[in-house]
Amino acid sequence: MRLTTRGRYAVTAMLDLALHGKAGPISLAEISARQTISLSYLEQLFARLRQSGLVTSVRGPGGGYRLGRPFEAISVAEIIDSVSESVDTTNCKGKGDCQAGNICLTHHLWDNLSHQIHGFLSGISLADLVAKRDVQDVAERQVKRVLLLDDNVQVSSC
Amino acid sequence: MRLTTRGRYAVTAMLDLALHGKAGPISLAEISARQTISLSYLEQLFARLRQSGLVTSVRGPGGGYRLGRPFEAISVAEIIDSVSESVDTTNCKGKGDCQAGNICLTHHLWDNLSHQIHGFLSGISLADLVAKRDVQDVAERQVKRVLLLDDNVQVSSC
DNA sequence: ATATTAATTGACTATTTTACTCGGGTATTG
DNA sequence: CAATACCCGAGTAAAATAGTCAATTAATAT
Repeated sequence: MRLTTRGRYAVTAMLDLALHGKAGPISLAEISARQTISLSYLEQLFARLRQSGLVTSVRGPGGGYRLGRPFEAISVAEIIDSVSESVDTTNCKGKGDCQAGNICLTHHLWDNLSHQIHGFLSGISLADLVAKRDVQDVAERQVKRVLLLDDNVQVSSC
Repeated sequence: MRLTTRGRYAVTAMLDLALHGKAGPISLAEISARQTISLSYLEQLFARLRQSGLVTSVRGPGGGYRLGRPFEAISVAEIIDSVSESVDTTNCKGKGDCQAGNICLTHHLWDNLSHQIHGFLSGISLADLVAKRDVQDVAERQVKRVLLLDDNVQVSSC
């Protein structure tokens, strides 16, 4: 999971779609104008989003993009994952043959951390973002799903 | 808040420090060898970490780096923030003069999301990462501090 | 039918960031 | 004083980002 401006653009564009696309499909030109994101750049992003099924396309005049699912069912994590490459966080390229046959902890560590963030963003949907209500007062439960580490804690060079 | 390999390197190095630095200061050469991170690159990262007070340095033979605080008091968020630039997520460069005097929502949106992630990673300390115990079974409360959005929801081009 | 709209595809490019290297310092210990 | 190890700045190859440009295809409206 990566967290860059690329993902931010995608989330912003998808939110625009969620807000304005109730009636019919909306074109990238509209989104481009509203969000001041380059049209060609949007095209690249939406190519990915379409492949992931997060949006569907309608060609021709009056066409554009539609959300592929109800906006409660689209998470921020999915959007970000869709437009950004997944990185290989291991040095041993997933082989786990780094230190005397033991798979390295370094990898597990970040992998777990990454999963935490991913799980967190999976819990936030487009619907949540659209929701008007100020839920600041709502009881906010602080997360702390503690990371699962191996018993044999030892940071090895993977 | 950015999430790249740069931050991963920093967290890994700090974890190494937390694990092996109980007795005395440990040198970057040691960390470099254990984690297979380039020495010069570590120097750059630790320059930042030192400026942030996350580590203290001891010069001369037998010297190296020490954690600046007890490891329960050092969060993953701090480490990542320390080594990565903070990005300006606004198009209007923080002026908020984008749409008829109204500050744009696009900015607020990502800003809030970013705060969520930040708050989440602030809750994870080096001590948590070091902890051996498999706490998988511990009741894991799923987070959902819903985002605080303005009443006037409208994605403007900021 | 034809013109227009708008998605679709691919190739190409400038800028920035990442992940380093290299070379010289400076402080501290034995 | 010599070895160690932090400190600092400049430079650099490769990758990712954030685009541009041009051409094609499909659907709709006239």
